[in-house]
Amino acid sequence: MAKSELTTGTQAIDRATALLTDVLQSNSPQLLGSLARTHDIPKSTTSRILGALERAGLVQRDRNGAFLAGQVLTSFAREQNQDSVLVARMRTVLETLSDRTGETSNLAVPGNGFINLLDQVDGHYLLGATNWIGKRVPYHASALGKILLAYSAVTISSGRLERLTDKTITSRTRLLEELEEVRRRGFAIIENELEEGLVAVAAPIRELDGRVVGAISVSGPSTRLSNKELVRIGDLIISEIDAVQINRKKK
Amino acid sequence: MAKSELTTGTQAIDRATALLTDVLQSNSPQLLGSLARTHDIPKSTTSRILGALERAGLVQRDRNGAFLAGQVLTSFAREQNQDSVLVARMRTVLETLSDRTGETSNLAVPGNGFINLLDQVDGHYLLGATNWIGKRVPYHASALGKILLAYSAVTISSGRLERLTDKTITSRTRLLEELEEVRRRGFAIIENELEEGLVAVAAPIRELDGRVVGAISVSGPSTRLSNKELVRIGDLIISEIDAVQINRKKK
DNA sequence: ACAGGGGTTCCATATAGTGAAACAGTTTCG
DNA sequence: CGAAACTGTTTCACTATATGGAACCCCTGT
Repeated sequence: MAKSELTTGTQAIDRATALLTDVLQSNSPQLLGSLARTHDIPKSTTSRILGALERAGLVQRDRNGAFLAGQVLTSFAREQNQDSVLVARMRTVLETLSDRTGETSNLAVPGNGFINLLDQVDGHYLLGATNWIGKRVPYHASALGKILLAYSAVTISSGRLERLTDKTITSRTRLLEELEEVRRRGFAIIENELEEGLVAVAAPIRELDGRVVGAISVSGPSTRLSNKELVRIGDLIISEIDAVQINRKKK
Repeated sequence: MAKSELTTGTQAIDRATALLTDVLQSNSPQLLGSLARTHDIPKSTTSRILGALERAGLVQRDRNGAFLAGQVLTSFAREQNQDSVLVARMRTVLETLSDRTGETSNLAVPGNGFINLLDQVDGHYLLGATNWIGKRVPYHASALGKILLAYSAVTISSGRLERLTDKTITSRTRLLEELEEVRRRGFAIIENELEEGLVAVAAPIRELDGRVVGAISVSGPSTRLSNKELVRIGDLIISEIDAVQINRKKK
């Protein structure tokens, strides 16, 4: 039309996607007329496009006729973030890690004030981490939590940093330094910060776009896991997570 | 073309939405060729359409060039399910309920083995529920939990039903009957099943498509809340939730 | 070097999308 | 009330726009 610069060959689809994106990104339902106006598309055309999107279940109308995300997208959203998807995807990683190290491995995601432990695979040692699932583990004193903090999956809580052992990091500036170190290394380590004698190492789980959505850790007694050992395991966790990412390398 | 029956006037968009839906609903990334084949669209056209969707950020490619949900949709998914959205949307309901009843009201969503309490507004009585947020409340012994079970927001755990008081429902068949009753009434009640002297009533929060995603409860001491009173409050919760749903009634 | 697999670009063609205008409901307000 | 001012939908003549076969450009494996 008037403003065409380079022929895209997809005017209709471009308009449809623009409308759809708008509907998804605004938090309040959008009226057809308003959409038509902001996108500079005639009402008739807008009506036809939105009708098609509605038929496809990508948008739906509320009682006022205003548009919001449709069935297909809300159930997609549900699936996506359901923790079970992450658990399923990472199960083999936990199993491999526990198998290779003999220690307990855990999967966690951001939770409300505390990390949310979703899954655990125990190692073969008799002395090891007990069942953590459901436990209220604070961010600043766990390897998993440090990962989630370091990569901004959560923001540091405003309250006081609770002291759990005499090694626990309770100074905010000290914690920020530690997080910087975590980002530099790519994994996080705790030694006696959560509980005397307990050490752990954790690495991030990333989405395709780089966003960190969770973390995986291996933990055990300090008598078995030296710092050197933890570093080695840190790299192992990273490579194991990478191995199951959606996109495989060449060969 | 050949098979046209009724002229829709949106061939391009229909094709685009079909491809998009397919990409979203399959769990493994889809290759262009495969999509072209299953949808019976020439490769060239498929390429153009997917290119447009990619430009819009609705799909993206992994290292192999296979298509999966794009930026726009994953961040939409993220926003959608973030508990904070639900908390924000329901805050006024909790406030109204606590104001009208004088009792404590709570918001919960499904959690791992236990209900996940997200928000709480206290009533004006001195004797009342303490802070529940973070507490590990089981499904079968709470009003909130019964709602989540009754409307299949979670499935009944496989383990034993823990006895918390002598009123707690510990028989599976008895629980199923109770859930049937909950669905019939539209709200759930507990009386002394979680803790002696504690009673509560809860109702479901639904998405536009009817799916139950959470529940809201009002709870207090049995000495103040008769069964009759609980029923009245049950209806109140339902109407208050309804009042803030995205789609307002006419006037 | 080549066969076979991905995907993209070209371009003549006519189909499919377009939008002004007319139509059909609501709500508002004088 | 009835007219005015909103909504959104339907129609239809027109041509701009999407179409798809063929050519083309990677790769990777043999």
